[in-house]
Amino acid sequence: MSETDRRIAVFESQLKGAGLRMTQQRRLILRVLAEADDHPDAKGIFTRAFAHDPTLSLSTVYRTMKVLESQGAIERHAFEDGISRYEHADQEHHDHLIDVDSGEVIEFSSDAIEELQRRIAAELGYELVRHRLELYGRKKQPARKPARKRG
Amino acid sequence: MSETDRRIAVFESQLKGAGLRMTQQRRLILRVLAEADDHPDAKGIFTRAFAHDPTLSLSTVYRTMKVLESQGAIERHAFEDGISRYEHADQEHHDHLIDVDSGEVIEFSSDAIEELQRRIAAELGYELVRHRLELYGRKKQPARKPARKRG
DNA sequence: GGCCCATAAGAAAATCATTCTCATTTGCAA
DNA sequence: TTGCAAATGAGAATGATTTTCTTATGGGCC
Ligand SMILES: [Mn+2]
Ligand SMILES: [Mn+2]
Ligand SMILES: [Zn+2]
Ligand SMILES: [Zn+2]
Repeated sequence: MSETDRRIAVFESQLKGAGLRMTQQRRLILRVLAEADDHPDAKGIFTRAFAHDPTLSLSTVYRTMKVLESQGAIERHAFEDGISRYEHADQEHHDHLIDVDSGEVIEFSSDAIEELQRRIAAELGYELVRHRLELYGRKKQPARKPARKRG
Repeated sequence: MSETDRRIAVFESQLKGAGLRMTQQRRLILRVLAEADDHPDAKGIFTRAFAHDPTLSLSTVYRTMKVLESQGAIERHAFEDGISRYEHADQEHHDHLIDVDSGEVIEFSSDAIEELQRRIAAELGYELVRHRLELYGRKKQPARKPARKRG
């Protein structure tokens, strides 16, 4: 069973467990999400799904994302442009670094920073419920010997 | 000279330095921003300013915020609801903790977490350009002796 | 396999923050 | 003062997302 199939099975059981129907559209969207290894927005998911079923509507994508989010099956992120982007929640918690030049999204996780956030909240008298951490960076050039001037 | 007046003077010199005009509307909006000790959105700024000049338009608030942001005079944040909120940049860098029950915004700063973010980016081969860090938390009840059951 | 009907889908209108357009006003340098 | 580029006010436009309304359908039950 492929990773994609396993994710779809998880999605389906989450829906079933909540007493929700497994429609053709949901099945298709689940497949798109399970196959995604990036952070597509609603339009991106719609485009990928529409290729398989040209009767699908964008409303259904939005509705399905809302259902899946409330089931905890996916995570929604809004980076700097404010547009909602989605990824399946079938993975350990991580945060994101966005390449400011290319827009590429790189995932990372750090126990140290997770712990530090909890501690900061605690010092302020709060229990940390969730957080948003996004790093925006520029690729470093690998250090190298300065080239000799030519000519 | 009050802190408010000093902030206004800074704002004005920033505008003048960029060759921009000091209009009545901008003067008013600068005052509202200088006096603010919270994180108002455009409508909030408009409401406060409108009380002093009922000819002001919301478009002008948005335009002015864009100008001020490009001058580095204010900072713009978009917390979970995606609405842009503003604060004057006349203060040291800090991040925010949002009380999930009351919506209250608490400012904090931590050299440790700033450094850790730089290090994480560096380990990924990136130079940190900026970041977004928001903690969402719930007020802790102060630990207390369990009350004896009454009656 | 059909039946029923609450749930879900499609299409299009509505919403809401923000930006843009354009006619009119105004800051400010000369 | 004058001239004019820059700025404003009012309202239209935009774009992501949600809602409305009518029609379609998943899936438990016979
Ligand atoms: Mn991710
Ligand atoms: Mn702040
Ligand atoms: Zn994290
Ligand atoms: Zn910070």
